[in-house]
Amino acid sequence: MPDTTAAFIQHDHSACQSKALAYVTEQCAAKGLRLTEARRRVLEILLESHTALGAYDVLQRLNTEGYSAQPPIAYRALDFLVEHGFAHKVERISAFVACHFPGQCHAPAFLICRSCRTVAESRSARQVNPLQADAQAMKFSIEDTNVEAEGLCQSCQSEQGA
Amino acid sequence: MPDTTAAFIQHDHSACQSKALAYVTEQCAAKGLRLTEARRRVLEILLESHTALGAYDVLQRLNTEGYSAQPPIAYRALDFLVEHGFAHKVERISAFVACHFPGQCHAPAFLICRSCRTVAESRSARQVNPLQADAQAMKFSIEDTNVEAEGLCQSCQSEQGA
DNA sequence: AATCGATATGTTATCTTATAACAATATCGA
DNA sequence: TCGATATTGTTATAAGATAACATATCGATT
Repeated sequence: MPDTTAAFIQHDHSACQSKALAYVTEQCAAKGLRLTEARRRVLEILLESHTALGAYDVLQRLNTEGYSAQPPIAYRALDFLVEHGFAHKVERISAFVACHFPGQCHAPAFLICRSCRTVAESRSARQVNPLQADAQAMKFSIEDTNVEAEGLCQSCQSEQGA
Repeated sequence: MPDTTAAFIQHDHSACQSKALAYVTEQCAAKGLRLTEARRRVLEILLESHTALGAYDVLQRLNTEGYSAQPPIAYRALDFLVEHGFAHKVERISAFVACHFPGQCHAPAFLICRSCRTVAESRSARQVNPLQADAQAMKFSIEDTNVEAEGLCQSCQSEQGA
């Protein structure tokens, strides 16, 4: 599965984390964006796994770490990360994942397991926007795209699915 | 724009409506599905335009027609329509539109105007699922797909957009 | 170093979207 | 007509998201 993140297979996840965190840190420095405490913590929380987290999941994590926070704290940090392509919102499940192809993401595409909520980002699917042709024909200007497929990952199929 | 619904151009909308309603009626009869009063009314409301409606918009319409209803009434009818492919949920805006290619829809694709909320369903984009290859490679079984692009339609661009 | 504008955070309250739970009713085949 | 199944009615509440405004921080400029 060369064109997809390792979400559904065993891999060295600490490499995923450190690579993404380093990239974001570097990008923020380069572009004059402020990777504040709250934003960095939220990114780190998202990077802990390939599971999509709801805004309130993130919030709860912040709170259990002694960072007493209300919903806007989480949403603002998530909005920042999404706005700059460091994270994505998975619309179908109203949840967020860290971006695993930072810097290359224009139209992310996801495989979402409805059982374990693991989300794999597809590199190949992201290359082509299937709506582009129609959009041009009707002079519709696309600003943002989401391509999402929900189903069962191999491991959850084995367990008969949920 | 041959491969897209007429959502963003002038057209005989009453033909859209009657065609879709006739098709759904026929399909329900053929498959033994019950197109009850509530379900038919909700479909008719969605068919009135190519604008996506939230569940609570639909609910309000039902109520102004003297059909006193609570949220589950609207959600159940919408769920029925979506489940059988007679309507779609537009995830990005948590709203619903009637299907304009009934019977051919496996992976609908939408162009969503963020200003007027008009939604055009693309036929061509629907043919190919860009995630299929990756899904097969990692033995992920896709059950449902959504492809959505948000932006500005031509007419809202002219008005400088919102 | 003090000031100022811009950006980010803290906090309260509220809004929107969606569903759980259970009782009551309608439908359809045996 | 009975009984199983599907649908509706109703109340309550869960889950997701944002408006509004006060406070604090950052970073450039004097």
